[in-house]
Amino acid sequence: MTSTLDLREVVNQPAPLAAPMLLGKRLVRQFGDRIISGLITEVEAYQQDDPASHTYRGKTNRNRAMFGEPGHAYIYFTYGMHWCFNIVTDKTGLGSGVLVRSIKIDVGLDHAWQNRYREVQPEVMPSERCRNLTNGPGKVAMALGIDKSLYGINLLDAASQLKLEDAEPVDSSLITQTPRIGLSVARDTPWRWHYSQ
DNA sequence: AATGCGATGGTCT
DNA sequence: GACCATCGCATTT
Repeated sequence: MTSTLDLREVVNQPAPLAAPMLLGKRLVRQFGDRIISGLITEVEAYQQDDPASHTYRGKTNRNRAMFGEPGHAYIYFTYGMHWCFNIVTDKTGLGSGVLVRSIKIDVGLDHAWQNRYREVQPEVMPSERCRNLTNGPGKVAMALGIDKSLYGINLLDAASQLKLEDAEPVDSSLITQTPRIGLSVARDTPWRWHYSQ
């Protein structure tokens, strides 16, 4: 299943359709002349009629970006210390989005390492630290320096400091679909997709 | 490798 | 005042 849709068409889909199509896409973070990028390897879908979604009880100041234009960023703060990054999807006003849970860094590993571990990347990288670099939503945000300052940013604008880009087609045989992580409701809805490249 | 738990603060009831 | 779309570390297998 090689997606022939471009990114603009992908994010116009309802979250459960858009989510698996976002696997393998490139997330690019620009800091002046420095770049960190990674390929999306794990996502979850949320939409308004879904009890697990932040938009389930309607629009608030916190979730307003999720009711905004598709292709923009919904970023929230949780557990008193972590930022999580979502790609707003579906038609404007519907409260739908895709949580990016993990990425594989392909550019700027040294910079991502510094952001994540507050230390210079060692010559010999401990394998556990490599595995734990960006394999969770809070870790992705930390490695890419994503916080409130990027709330609502247009991810489809080439000039943005955080943006999405097309990348190589994915091998659909490596995608697995499961229930979402860490929920107290809608625990059986299988709206998590993992790409084990 | 798996499990348990504390940290920590914004958001909503 | 309760609840988190989490993480890292300690403890146990």
